[in-house]
Amino acid sequence: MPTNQAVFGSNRLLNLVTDTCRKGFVHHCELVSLNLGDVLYNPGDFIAHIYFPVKGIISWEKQIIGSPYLVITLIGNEGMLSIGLILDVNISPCRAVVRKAGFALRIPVSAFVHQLEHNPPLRLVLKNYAFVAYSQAVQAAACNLFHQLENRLARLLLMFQDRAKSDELHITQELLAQMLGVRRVGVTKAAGSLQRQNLISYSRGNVIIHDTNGLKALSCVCYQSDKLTYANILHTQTNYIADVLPIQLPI
Amino acid sequence: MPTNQAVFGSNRLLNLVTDTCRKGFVHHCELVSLNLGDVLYNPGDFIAHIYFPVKGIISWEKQIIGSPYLVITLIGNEGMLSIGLILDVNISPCRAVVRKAGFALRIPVSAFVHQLEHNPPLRLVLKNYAFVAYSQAVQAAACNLFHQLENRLARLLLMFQDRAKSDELHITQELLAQMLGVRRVGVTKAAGSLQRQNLISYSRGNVIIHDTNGLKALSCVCYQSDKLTYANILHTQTNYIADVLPIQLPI
DNA sequence: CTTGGTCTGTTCGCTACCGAACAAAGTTTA
DNA sequence: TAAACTTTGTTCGGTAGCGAACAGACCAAG
Repeated sequence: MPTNQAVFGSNRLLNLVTDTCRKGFVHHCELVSLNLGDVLYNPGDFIAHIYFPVKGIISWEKQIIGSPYLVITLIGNEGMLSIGLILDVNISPCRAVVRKAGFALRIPVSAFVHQLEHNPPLRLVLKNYAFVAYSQAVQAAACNLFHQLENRLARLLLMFQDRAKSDELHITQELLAQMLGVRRVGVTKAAGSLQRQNLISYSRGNVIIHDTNGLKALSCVCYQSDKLTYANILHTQTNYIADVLPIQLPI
Repeated sequence: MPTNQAVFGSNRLLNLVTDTCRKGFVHHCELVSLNLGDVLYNPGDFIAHIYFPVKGIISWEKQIIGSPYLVITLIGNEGMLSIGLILDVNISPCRAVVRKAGFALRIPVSAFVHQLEHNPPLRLVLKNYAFVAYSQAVQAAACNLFHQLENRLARLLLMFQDRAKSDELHITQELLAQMLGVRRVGVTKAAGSLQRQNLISYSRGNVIIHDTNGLKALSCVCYQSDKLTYANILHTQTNYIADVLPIQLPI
């Protein structure tokens, strides 16, 4: 397990504020490991801790009665969870499950709320991130209605790739099906199609992405759209902060 | 056109704060009419005004490239739009179209931001409302994937009924189809089914709801779910405010 | 090596919705 | 009254994904 110091600056949201701001915040955080399958929140849970992943992937899943869970988004070190507290609500609307092991900076709600109040640059970043999360939920609503499984699968794989920072994903078709809200058979067909197009290959829970650009071309526009939203909103923000507090920009 | 005074207290969100808080806020508002078909925002627009409907219905619609617009939610006097500014983002992610004429209290962004900063009880309510909007977008994402047209139509009609405060809705099947993101033929079939079950009747753009409870039974759980979310989050909130600032609760 | 478990492939009939096209009924305008 | 338009009804073939069931391939443990 790395130290707080070692992961300092490994979460892209926290990176958007000055070293000083970030230092004050991270001081209240504890570094915890994210183990595959860990459930960080269940729907309706009162939230005790806020997580800023530095490595690993968490899926953010909605369940409606009578239907299986469905992934709304994946969260890696570009994000945090959950946004509720930013809006003064300490109930989780979704389930959060670790889908790739890693680490996260974890802060208790009380300290988080205090930081929100006394750390304006961080508050700004997090509010903006909450907006991004909202936009992506709206995007998902339309995507789920209009786009076909093969394209949605391509999108999901790309989202995994981005957050895993690797072309090799450890994930079965069964799990992909659950996340996409479809049957495993559907994923077998779609994944078979992707493989025949030489975009990916897979066997027994190991997916290898061979042609990222090909996947992008096949994925629905929602993939690029979500990335653009993130970049636009949080980059604009970075510039804004730069005006107020002269900081060196992160990578 | 009624006066500011006459509609004072006609928006349920503004009603959640004390008379004093509300008065200070409404003082900066202008009462504007919402005419059928008016487009208040287009996606990507910079936001100049924030709206608090007191009468009428606005649809909040997402478009993704290559697909038609799709309604994410309807907004009446229980809500406001858009939530972006609450998160310090003044870009609209969606289109907002007046679907039933009425009135709204409109406030310029500058005044709104100032109020947010200096009116903590209102800020709290609006942040909570933003959370509700987020939860409902997440709900819509799952609903659009899992639920069938007939159930989604029933839900949409109930949402109209609630906000119109009337059993008679002026809306064609063509428009319903656009809002649901399906073909008009699909709505004809679904609406025909509802009519055969004596839940509604309609002719040439006039829908009459005969059996609200029947519609509720047929609508997907998302209808009740959304209402519960709204009630829980904003009611909890009301109590919370009551602890801080002793106020008389609204209806 | 065998057994049992996990993962992937395939098939069957079925349903919801699609796109396109046209018909019929009601409403407004001339 | 006739013509133009809007709204609703119906039909056609096609497709994406459903539920259920089973077969084969691969892996790990005994």
